[in-house]
Amino acid sequence: MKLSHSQGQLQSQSPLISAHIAQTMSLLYMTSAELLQTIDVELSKNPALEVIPERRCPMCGRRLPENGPCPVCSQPKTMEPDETIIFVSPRDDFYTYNGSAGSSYDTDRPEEPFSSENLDLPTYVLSQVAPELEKEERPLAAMILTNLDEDGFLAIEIREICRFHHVTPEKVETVLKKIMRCDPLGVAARSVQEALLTQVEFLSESTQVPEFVRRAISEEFDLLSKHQYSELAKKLGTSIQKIKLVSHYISENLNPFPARANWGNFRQPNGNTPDVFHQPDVMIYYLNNKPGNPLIIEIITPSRGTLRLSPLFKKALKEQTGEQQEEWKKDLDKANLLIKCIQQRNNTMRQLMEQLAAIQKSYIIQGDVHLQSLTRAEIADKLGVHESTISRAVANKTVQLPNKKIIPMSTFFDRSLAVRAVLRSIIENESHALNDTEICASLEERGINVARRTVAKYRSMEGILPAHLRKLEKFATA
DNA sequence: CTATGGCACGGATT
DNA sequence: AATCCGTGCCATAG
Repeated sequence: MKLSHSQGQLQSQSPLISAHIAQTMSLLYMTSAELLQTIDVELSKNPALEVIPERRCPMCGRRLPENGPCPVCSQPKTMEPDETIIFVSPRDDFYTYNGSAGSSYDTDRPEEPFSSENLDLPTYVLSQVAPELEKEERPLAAMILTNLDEDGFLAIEIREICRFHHVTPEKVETVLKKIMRCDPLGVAARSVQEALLTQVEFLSESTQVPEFVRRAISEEFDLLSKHQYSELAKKLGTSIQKIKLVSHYISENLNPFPARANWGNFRQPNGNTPDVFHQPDVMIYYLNNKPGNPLIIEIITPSRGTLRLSPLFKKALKEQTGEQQEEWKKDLDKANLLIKCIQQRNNTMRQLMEQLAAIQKSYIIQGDVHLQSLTRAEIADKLGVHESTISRAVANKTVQLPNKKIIPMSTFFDRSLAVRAVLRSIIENESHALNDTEICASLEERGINVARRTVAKYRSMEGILPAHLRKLEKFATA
């Protein structure tokens, strides 16, 4: 969609350069998943573009970049542990996880993000529910789990399961409920809405969920997904500010697409829920997944192989004449432009990640508390690009950290994350329920100066109850 | 009276 | 120019 917009400009008003800029900007703004779509569309209607099949590294099975050797295996053996390998990695397999039973990732790619448990999704889930299932429920569970789509949603109707196994819908629902409470929380839900609700349900058992979250999802999901906060506030009879908190909470703690995120992390005992998002645009992990090894940063550029101008098309172009040639020439230019723009996008993303990795390395390795304060403008300055370039490059993108959490890239610029992390630890270790003023003082001892009012805000962001309520909750039985 | 949440303002950031 | 964020002031609940 976005692309056709800039194409319009290309044809009419174009000095090529302005089209180039327009398209570069819009590409930069896209997430990897969106870019993949765009490329597919373009491939299907532009004969000048072609894909040459992927090449894989014989050592590690990783897809190779356009030219040159494998960015990981070709590194000298004597790398210092604090070095970082950073490269643009063309791949699309990552986005087409097939959840049906028996399928698995290529076995020659040991570092697949999802295979950390060496299980595929259905097996992984089944291993969790199995103990809770009655004998006659098992075939139902099996059928459900083998019919998940790539996002982890149930891809068949309940009645089909009923018909197949000759059972009542209630039976199926029961099993489904059990499954949805398994680790990618909300897996096998029938909609985003149902998945989110399941997660809220689960979280509210162990942690405090801000009010209106549940109602916003169950009653006004339309408005919520369209980010129509003012409207939403009106309908629920509350303020916009509250709704903002709600939306913040949802994006921080819930995951609309169960199967896309990291499994294995969601259930943590003390309500310390990791942020969960969908497919990452950048992956960061240790070489061979061994902590302490150099970091590897893969910037995912989606493609089903390497994109290039078709030599056959070029040849054919020369033999054409007149109008037809004009027509084809346009296609060729367009294709050429797209390729250039993608390269530029990759280049920008690489530079950006280089900076981020350098500055936020301790955050990446050691977690929230070590996040350095940083603004997009600073990065822009270092790279000598306009700040809006960085904004676009960061917007809507996600990064997978070595601990398998997937976070929005904007987290690298979050001014309050580190403080909130300290606040959390203060409250975890408190010996009596500290009120906001005391928390404020405690933070000050650690060299953090924030207003009492701000403490209250952070607290509610973290879904932590106020002191007088915590007193009851935490210390009641003691 | 104290602790907390709502609202609104201003400065920083995008 | 629009948005986000921290903060101060005030109302209110306990």
